[in-house]
Amino acid sequence: MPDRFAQKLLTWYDQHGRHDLPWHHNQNAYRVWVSEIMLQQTQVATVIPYFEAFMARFPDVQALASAPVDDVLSHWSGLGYYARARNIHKAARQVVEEFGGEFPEDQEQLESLTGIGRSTAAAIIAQAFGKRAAILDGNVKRVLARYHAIPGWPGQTKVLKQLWQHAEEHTPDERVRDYTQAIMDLGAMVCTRSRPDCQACPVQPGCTAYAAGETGLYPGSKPKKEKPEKTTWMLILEDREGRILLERRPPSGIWGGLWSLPELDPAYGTEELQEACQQKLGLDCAEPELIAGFRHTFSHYHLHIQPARLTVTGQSSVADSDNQRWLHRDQALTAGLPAPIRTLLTQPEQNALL
DNA sequence: AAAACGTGGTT
DNA sequence: TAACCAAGTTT
Repeated sequence: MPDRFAQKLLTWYDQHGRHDLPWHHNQNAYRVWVSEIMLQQTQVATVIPYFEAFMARFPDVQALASAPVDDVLSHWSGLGYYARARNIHKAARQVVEEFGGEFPEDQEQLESLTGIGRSTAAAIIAQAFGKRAAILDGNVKRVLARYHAIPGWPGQTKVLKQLWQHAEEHTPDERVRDYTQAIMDLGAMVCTRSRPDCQACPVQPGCTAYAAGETGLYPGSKPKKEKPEKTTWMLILEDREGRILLERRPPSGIWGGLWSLPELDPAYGTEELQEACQQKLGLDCAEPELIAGFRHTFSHYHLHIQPARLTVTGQSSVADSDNQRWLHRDQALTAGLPAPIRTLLTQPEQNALL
């Protein structure tokens, strides 16, 4: 029995879907891949300018593979989830070395590439190769959770398994490319998180949640947890030439691999800052000047950032290396900084804690 | 299995 | 103001 779900969706898509997003033009596996990675947990409007700039700088997988990772990171600066940038660079090299520069069309081989999971692999297969594969992103989860009234939070394995099951069932053999885009568009434009426009929905007649008047119950919400509060010193170390010291952050953890300001343990008191700079960095500094601290909220904790400005008085004993660089402000801003650090350096007053 | 991983928009 | 969360994957 043919699945009417897909047919109705496709008819709706022809009239109302989004047909000209940047990655729909000159569509190939590389462009689909880059867009899919950028779009992970990131809204379309946010991605568009990043996608355009990224494509201009890295037009194909060879260009990306042969670029320095710092170039990739700087193009990712402000997008968040920087593991994606490290992974996309690594995966580009995998494609060149293990697959001769051509993306494999096989789901399992695609998933062997760093940063490509089940849904992203399926998106590439469907969008770039036009072959049947089921995706399950946030939009599809919402549509299917409502259509089939699946209780529970999709983060639970049991719920996720059911959703994948339905995603597979609904995916048609024909027009997979359009279907994949259609179901995401439906979730983004009609079956929205709040106030879904059920009157405009092509699959409303079969929707279990709508029939019960309970679209608001699906998908189940994530259990909430307390966000821990953390604190750190952020040092704006300025030498006699007006340059600022940047440090590369560790490859894992928050802002992994990005350039940022040197941090110091919050256990140090204000009066111990000078000494700590001498001990940990070998830098002689004048009295620290505290500037407006602020709280930055991540998805899983709050971070109190307390910036301190210190002028380096002696000869700088820190030479440029792979992990430390002295840069003038303008250069520093092009280095690929985390968004809050960029704000701190450009408009420190904006963060002021009241 | 659950936590980690960012930022900006929406409510 | 702050919770909630978006074209998820990795550990």
